[in-house]
Amino acid sequence: MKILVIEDEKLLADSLRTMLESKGFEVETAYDGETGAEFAELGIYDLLILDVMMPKLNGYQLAREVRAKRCATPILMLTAKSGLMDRIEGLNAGADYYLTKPFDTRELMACINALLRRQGAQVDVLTVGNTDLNLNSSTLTCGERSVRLSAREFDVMRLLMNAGQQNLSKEVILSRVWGLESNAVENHVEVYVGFLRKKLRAIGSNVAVKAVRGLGYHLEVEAAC
Amino acid sequence: MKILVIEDEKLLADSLRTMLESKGFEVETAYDGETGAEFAELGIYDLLILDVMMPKLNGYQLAREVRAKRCATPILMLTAKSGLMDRIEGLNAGADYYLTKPFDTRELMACINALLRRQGAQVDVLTVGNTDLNLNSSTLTCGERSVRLSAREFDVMRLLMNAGQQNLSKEVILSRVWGLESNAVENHVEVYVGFLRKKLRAIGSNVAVKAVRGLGYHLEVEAAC
DNA sequence: CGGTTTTTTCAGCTTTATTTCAGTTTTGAG
DNA sequence: CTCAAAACTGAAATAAAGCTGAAAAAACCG
Repeated sequence: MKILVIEDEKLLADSLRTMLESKGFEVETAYDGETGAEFAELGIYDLLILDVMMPKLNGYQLAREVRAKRCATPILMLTAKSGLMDRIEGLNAGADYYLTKPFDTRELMACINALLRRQGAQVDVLTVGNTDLNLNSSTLTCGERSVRLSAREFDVMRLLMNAGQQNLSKEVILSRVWGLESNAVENHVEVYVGFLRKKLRAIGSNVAVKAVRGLGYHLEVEAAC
Repeated sequence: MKILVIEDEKLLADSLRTMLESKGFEVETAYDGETGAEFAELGIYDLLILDVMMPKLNGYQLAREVRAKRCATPILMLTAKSGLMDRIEGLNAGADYYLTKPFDTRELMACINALLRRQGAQVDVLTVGNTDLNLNSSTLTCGERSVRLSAREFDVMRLLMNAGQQNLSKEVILSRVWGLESNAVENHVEVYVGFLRKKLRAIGSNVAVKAVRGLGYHLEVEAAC
């Protein structure tokens, strides 16, 4: 689970980082709004934690910008402002939760869990069409027939199943499966999509990985004949 | 959008109902926890609004039970208890948001919108006349008929739809779609306007791309005959 | 170590999008 | 009304995106 913390008070940002890392999250930090927005818009994080008062771009603006870019990452706004109108402003700007500083660590963790839970964190079977992906055994099942997925195949498939109708660009898939640092190229995604299609076919699934030229991939359930 | 309100104070429940209905939601109410759980587990609601203090089954228990039944409907907890531990308990029980009574109507609406926004694979669309442009799938839709746009077609169409009645010169379109650096020429715009017109016609849209000699293009909705 | 599976690489192929171009039509100033 | 500029169009050429099979490289595992 990747979390991006956008907070200009370095002290708080770093203590947040430490705390979250101790809970097993992967954390990145940005110390001003503009940088934060840039990272956030990559769409590779599972959660954004966002201060409202920041230099360059404040939290409200940042949330709006991120949402305008069609990035749906959950946003937890974290701020000293506690007025009613601030909360409303925050939520309307696209935040998913509003927490007032100073906050209690346990409450923060509860919020984070609530937000991630909604992301579909601890489900163990994903279903699309007539096909199940078992998250524990990395197995794709359709009726009686099953097939195991390799680690990469599994990552790509899970991403696609979670995305619903939304298109995932090869870039996004690359960054989320292979990581930003990796030198993987877009053909990797194409090859793995090929692998998945073959396996889906093999078990007689009615789910197809659809390519949309220039936009990316999404799953489609084929109509019965 | 269907909302289930579970609240034992009839007065509050009914005023909530009225308020939500006035905003266009379909609302059902349950006046105790057990009944509420029964309804909630149907999984047919887009949102549960839940009081904590209730006879038979309190809000925390209810939330846990609903979640245990693998029902993922978003839960907004609404309650007079405002202590830190109450909030944590609520979130950990499976709530998605915690709002303290008395609450402001605008804040409640902001929360509801935030929760539904996340829930709804509600796609973003631009609408002009009888025609929608789906920003996720780059699809132009008019009634039943749909057609996919290529990347460039989409860029041009979005630009036009955002511009309203304002004319966009070919130069402006070129620079915003093809970029300043590119060596695209004005005929490109003409060709793409041609593509768009053909597709608009194909789906029976009442939107036309109007050329204004020397000034550029804008959209116009044709009057019904 | 040797065999097996997974991942990466690559080149050629297919499909679709974009660009180019030449010729036609429309428009409005003079 | 005339004519040149502006706008439109269909077809062909080119470029880009996506697919695939085979093979090399790497990781895994007894």
